[in-house]
Amino acid sequence: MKKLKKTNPIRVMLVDDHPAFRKGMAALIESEPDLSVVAETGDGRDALQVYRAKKPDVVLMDLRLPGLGGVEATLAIRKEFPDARVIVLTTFDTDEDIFRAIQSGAKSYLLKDTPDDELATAIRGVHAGKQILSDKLSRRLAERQQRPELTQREMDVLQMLIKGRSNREIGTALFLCEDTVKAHFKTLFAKLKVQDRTEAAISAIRHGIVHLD
Amino acid sequence: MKKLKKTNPIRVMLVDDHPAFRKGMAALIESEPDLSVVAETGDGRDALQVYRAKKPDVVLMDLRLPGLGGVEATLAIRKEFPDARVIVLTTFDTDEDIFRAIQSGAKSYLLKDTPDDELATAIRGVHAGKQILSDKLSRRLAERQQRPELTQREMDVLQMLIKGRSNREIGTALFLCEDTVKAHFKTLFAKLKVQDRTEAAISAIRHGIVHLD
DNA sequence: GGTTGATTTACCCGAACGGGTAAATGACAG
DNA sequence: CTGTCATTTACCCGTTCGGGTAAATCAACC
Repeated sequence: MKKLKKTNPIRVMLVDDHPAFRKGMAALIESEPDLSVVAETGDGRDALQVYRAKKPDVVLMDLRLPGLGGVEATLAIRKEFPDARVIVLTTFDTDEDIFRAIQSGAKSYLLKDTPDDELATAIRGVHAGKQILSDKLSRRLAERQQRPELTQREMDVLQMLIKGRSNREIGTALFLCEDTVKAHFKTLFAKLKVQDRTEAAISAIRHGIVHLD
Repeated sequence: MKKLKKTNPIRVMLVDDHPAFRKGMAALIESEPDLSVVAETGDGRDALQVYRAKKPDVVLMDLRLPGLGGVEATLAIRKEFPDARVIVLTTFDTDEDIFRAIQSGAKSYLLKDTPDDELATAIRGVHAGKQILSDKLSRRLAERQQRPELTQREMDVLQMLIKGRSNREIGTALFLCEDTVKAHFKTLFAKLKVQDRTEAAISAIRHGIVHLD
């Protein structure tokens, strides 16, 4: 691959809401002879149109975007272009973020402080059709997979818990009796392997099951 | 200020562990005729030495750094150079981060997605000796100021709470009887304006009083 | 020397919580 | 049609928690 000079550079698209980051990343990519930036956008809503117009080989996608989140933007692109190769490149790394990104079809998930050479390697690998995940992330994905699925109702009570509501209040809010709420918490505690509601709240926040925003 | 072409550019130093970001930021700064990047480092431990060597007019400092955090690096620089003008430029913005940054002597606190022109304005303003804080941040700082001070013991029990410990367990861990722990929680609940331990935990996390890491 | 505030412990009481057990309903898959 | 699973409600019981009240110690500040 390194023998090819300018024969057929890999055409990269950047989606990140931070201009300075895009500029720096573009410079890094252009410094590789076989990589080239052909498109940029800072808005998730524009990502699909830009993709349509430029048909890049690889997309570098941030997760936190104005308009449309990176996951949604990735889904939109891959719905129309199932072969699209998207690398998620972000600062955050809750289990849930990683999981949703990979679910949405991203081929790789890198943190923004990834060394330049690793990034270039990832771009080349993804372009070649590989799925590039660090050992650490693979491990966490595996953990996340084996994390027991929570039912809708369990998610509901968890959300209310994060708002600091009592069992009674949760019942009122969800049109349930208190006993039902307690029943859901019982299964929830077992699934999360915790003893009480406070641990459950912390565990849920830590694992990105719920968001504080 | 804009009339001066290259007479006396403001000499800027970048401290950020992400090369791509440094590169992009450097390009942005150099695109302003009256601004110039004279130093860069990605490690908080090197920041002071680099500062000593280059004596920049303004430092752009990230908070999350390997080696030494941005706050500590800022403190170190300002201990030796009390007139150092530091702008904290970061992705995160918990109340506690902002507060500690300003306490450490930073003249401004900007998020990395701040528009380019605002950033340039901030650099010029800070160089001129001003303290540049957005309305939003000023408001949050004010809120943080009026937030009741927590005592050491209250911080201790809060830390244990985040670990999911019961009153009894906290007592054992801190060599206190359960009643004492309860007493601390009572004042803690009052100060945080919450009803129970779960709310307290969430509030503490949300306000950055404690960290999950 | 008095006052203020942090820290510690104690007791009581009612409310909330966690665990065990049981059972009915409805949906969906095999 | 039958088994599985989500969802709902119920009751009991012991523990934990939150609130009220009180008080002793100690350090710091005036």
